[in-house]
Amino acid sequence: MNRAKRERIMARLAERDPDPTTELHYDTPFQLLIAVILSAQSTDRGVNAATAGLFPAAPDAESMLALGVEGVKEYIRTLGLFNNKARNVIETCHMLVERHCGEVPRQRAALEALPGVGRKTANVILNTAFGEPTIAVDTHIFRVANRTGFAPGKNVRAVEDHLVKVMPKAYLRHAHHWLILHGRYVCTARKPRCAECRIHDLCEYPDKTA
DNA sequence: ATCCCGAGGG
DNA sequence: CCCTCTGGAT
Repeated sequence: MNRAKRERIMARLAERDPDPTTELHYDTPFQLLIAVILSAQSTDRGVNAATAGLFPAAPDAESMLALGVEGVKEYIRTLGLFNNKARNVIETCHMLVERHCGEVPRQRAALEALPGVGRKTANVILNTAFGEPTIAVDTHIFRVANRTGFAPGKNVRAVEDHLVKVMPKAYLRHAHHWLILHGRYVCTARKPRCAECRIHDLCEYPDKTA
């Protein structure tokens, strides 16, 4: 795919939602960090349902530690992988308090050192909490990048590098959310809504519904 | 490559 | 039933 076509694709995705953001509910960088840790292999709706109970009970790292692993589990049992997530949430809070004064660090290395935080989660925090031009490649963006031909790659890291390399700079800051929202609501995994897609004419995926 | 693992959709 | 959902650690 050439640069001009990528420009047109991003212009159309931006047109639909000029100022996109996450659909996860949060008030502070700390809450965003916890919500993103919980979001692994789960829907944002499910995460919001869980944090609606969790955050009032534990709005910051210190109060989360007071809940403990079993306490956190009570709120997130409706999410998949909840045993791992509860353990990681508490371990992450320990590290935030001991090494970062209870705050969320702004450095990638410090973020990725937190249990349950890998490159994807770190990229979301850097972009959404701190405004950096990172692109977190999740299941949606991996699919959209490959399916459309915008930035194909064999694994998530290859797709991320490809996206950062070819993304028009004007769109880099919000590219993550434009792509993810398109993947979530239009370019869905099972039955993509090609008939309703605003970049249908620019996409390299053969429309099975046509 | 494999395990972790609940809820919703088709 | 099977697949998917803003993955990470081993």
